Amino acid sequence: MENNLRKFSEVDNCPVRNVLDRIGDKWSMLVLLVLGESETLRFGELHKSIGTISQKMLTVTLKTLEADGLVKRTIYPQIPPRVEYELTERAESLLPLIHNLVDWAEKNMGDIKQARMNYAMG
Amino acid sequence: MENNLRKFSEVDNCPVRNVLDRIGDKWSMLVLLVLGESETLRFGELHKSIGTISQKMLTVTLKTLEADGLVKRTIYPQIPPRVEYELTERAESLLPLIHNLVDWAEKNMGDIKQARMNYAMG
DNA sequence: GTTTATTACTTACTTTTGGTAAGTCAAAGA
DNA sequence: TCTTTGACTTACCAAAAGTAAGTAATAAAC
Repeated sequence: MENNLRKFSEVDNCPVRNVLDRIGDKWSMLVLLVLGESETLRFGELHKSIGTISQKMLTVTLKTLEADGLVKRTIYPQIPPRVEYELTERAESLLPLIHNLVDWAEKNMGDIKQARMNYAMG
Repeated sequence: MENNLRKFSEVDNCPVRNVLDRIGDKWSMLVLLVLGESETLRFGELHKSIGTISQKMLTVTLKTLEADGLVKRTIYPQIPPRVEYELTERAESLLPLIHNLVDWAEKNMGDIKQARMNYAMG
């Protein structure tokens, strides 16, 4: 089987780095957030819902999340195919922490933008 | 002034994407975590402490964090130079959330590794 | 008095990661 | 027979990150 997943092997022994590589990549948290808002979503629905992700990256992000046991993939043998994605319990336990980050962000984004503007002015 | 910072302009209007781009990049959370463990750290100390980050990426990560008002940079006019970094209050308010992620990771890393092995076996 | 060490970076170059657009597969409907 | 549909691959290109060497300014060592 070819390996379409992200590489993490270098950091096997560092728990912090391990986690941050997993959920701190470009798309994983966003996919988890969106999946957390519905019972199940099909590939195309996820794609539309996120909007800015490419099909390719959605594929590899979902595969990685599935491999980590954070997403469950159910395939219905139809043509055209129907594949549904949903969060696992493990992911449900992670979701509140991500929501906390989002809340923090919403609270602080204004100030951060201001800080960034000031910084840019020199 | 040349722009050595990360680009975020495309996602100005999406708070979620906005945050995740900011702290969900490859190094920011790790730098915040390490800085959170000391009052202040010099560039070289940070570099040694993180170990796997390149000087270049440490530079741009620190600059971005500084621009966002998450890190304070103090330069002492000596030769060789002495530059100290420390968290701002805003970053201190974010730190617990990152620690929560780390705790979750430490709790779940074993299961995740197992899941990943099973997945790889097919 | 020329070399070396020190620290916080830059710069040029290479590798890795992510994005874009087109293609594939298999059946059903026009 | 040709098109449509959905979930992907694939080939190709752009952007981000890693590597290694260089820079600057001074003091200490030889």
